Amino acid sequence: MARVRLIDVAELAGVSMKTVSNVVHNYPHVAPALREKVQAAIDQLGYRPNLTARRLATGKTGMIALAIPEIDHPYFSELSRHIAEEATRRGYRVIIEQTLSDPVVERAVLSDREAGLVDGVIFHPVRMESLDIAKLDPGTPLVLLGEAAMPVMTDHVMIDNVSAALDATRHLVARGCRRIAFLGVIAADITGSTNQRLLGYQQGLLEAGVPLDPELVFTASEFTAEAGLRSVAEAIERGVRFDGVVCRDDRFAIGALKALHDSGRSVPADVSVVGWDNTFLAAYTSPTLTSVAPQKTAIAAAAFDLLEERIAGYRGVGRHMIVGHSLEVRESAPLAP
Amino acid sequence: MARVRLIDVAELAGVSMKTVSNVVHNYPHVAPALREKVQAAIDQLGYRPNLTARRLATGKTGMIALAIPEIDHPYFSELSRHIAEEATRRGYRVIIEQTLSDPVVERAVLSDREAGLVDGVIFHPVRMESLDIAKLDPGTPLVLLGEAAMPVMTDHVMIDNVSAALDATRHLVARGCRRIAFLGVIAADITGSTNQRLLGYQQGLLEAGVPLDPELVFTASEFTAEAGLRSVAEAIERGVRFDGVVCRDDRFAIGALKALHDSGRSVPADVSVVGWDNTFLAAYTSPTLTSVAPQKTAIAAAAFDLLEERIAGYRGVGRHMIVGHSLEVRESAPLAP
DNA sequence: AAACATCTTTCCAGCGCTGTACATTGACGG
DNA sequence: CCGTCAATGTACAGCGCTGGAAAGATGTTT
Repeated sequence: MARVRLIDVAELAGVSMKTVSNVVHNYPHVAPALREKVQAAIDQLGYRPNLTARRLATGKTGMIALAIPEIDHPYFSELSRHIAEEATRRGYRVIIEQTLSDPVVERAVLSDREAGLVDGVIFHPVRMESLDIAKLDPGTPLVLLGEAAMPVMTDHVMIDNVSAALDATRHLVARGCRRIAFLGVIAADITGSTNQRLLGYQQGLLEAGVPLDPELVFTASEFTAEAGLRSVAEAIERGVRFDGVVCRDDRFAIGALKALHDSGRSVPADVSVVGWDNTFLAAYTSPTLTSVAPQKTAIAAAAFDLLEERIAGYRGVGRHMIVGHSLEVRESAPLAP
Repeated sequence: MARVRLIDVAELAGVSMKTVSNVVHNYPHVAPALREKVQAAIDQLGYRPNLTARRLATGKTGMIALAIPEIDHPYFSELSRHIAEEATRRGYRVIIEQTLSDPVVERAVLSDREAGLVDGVIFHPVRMESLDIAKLDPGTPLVLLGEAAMPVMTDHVMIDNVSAALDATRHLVARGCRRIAFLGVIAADITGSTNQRLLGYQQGLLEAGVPLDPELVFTASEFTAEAGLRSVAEAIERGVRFDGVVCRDDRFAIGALKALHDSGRSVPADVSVVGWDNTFLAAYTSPTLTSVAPQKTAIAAAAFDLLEERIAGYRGVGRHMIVGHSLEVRESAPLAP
């Protein structure tokens, strides 16, 4: 069980360590005969390079950290998958840090007491603000996701939330909806994302000549389907009339569907519903859910593009990449007839 | 931006590297005055220990790998969360490996060409069999999850699938169901888990004196809600009568709910449905889903218990831990009146 | 055949940190 | 006042690997 080292292989093959290293790395200028002999020694001993030592010597870890609020939130688990696959494609391993949206943990992600663990960090902040991030930025290559924070010097990937919310609203308007609600403002804590989506929603209404009605902005107590359900149920109870809902995310939309169903309203006949994130949930609700679909694959690819440039040494000002989105139309708000 | 090293701190503080190291590690026997001086130097320079170097020196990585089929499958994303939290609690970081149920990738997880990356591996195999695993076991501490494989020498954590399936079936029997179907056999590929669940289902029927009817074992083409939907829809079309379904997992159950809804059947009035895994989906279907609930927290804790013993040097025969489960009763199969 | 170019292989100094062995100091009992 | 012991601090040899310089081997050109 004693670990086999490079030098053991070298001795068995009767060559220098470096030659063995060259074989392991497929360095081109190794004579075929030698290469074979060395390979035989490697196989015979079952040699595996020690990654830690390699890292210390090269200064590269081949790992990146992905810091997200919750690994089991459908949007983030799907995003993680894309990031993981892109990482594999590019030869990185991923270590996952769950922040639980806790500002303390988020801060720890950046100001971590250790270094040399990863080559870079992809971070989807929720609570930290631009200033915080700018202050703590430890110099490790960093790419931010989402809309919560976008410090000037840091790279950043997001979709155009305003225009996506506008698309969603237009879609409902085109279906003939005139009393369109927005579900997802969290009392006393409007995040950047929500704000932008709300903006797009309002633009959509203006554009359609529909007056804004504050009563139609439904606030929820927290980011859960349950809270979305309660919010919509209460609105119904208050007697608020509406024929469409743009939801801040799919979870809220699921809550909304349930509340509407419970109150005997039919979706989409009485009320059309649009979700956000196009998580796989959307395909399995009844009715299935029309949802704003960020291009997750593109987000992953863009994040890595930026990150790898940083890793390669880019030190300039932050680049802000806008990734595409679409509206995935399903039963809860089908195309206008 | 040049990295600050231990020796830089040592020079500034006018002490040896080792003393600085002792301060960093809170080694007790350091005179308070010195400790303060060193700490000041650390703060002044913004020193962060280089983890890679530390690892090379100590031989411990403080990381474990979690190898699962799909990170965005609800069961696995929830499990990952528990593993991640348990890891944090115990001072480990987690690197996630997605096998995509690909036998080649699964094999790579074990026979990985590199070493020294992690202290241990928690692995939920799908395709690899016990023999495979036994052969490839590289000596890295390893704990297996699930029922697919359980080589004699390897530690293993699972729930009692037979008894859980029995519980689910009994629950349906108690509701008065007599034509109970089982959904989730994958054609030409009965996995260990499915097999055990099927067994428990059959035991439940026997116990209730209900004859087994092969027609009631619904096979699906793959592990997706869509496939579950098709399987149930076809059964309905064929004229198969049934008043209960035990599903191999929540995804199939979601498909089943949809198929039943589409065919105009009411759940649970006409057909009762039980899912498996108790993923958060179960709480948001309509009707909500009764589901077998493995104790995921306990699984994570048990896996780490075993793994840490292995890491600490245990070399004995494999321990096989059975973790508890329960039946989370919701609307799709409420308690018998 | 000398001079040079090109390909192979070896040598060895680190990468940054920790464990071990050893040196120093001061306190204290006899 | 010295020897002893415990508490502190230091020196330095690795951990296993890679990069770059330099040496050696082979082939080419004139």
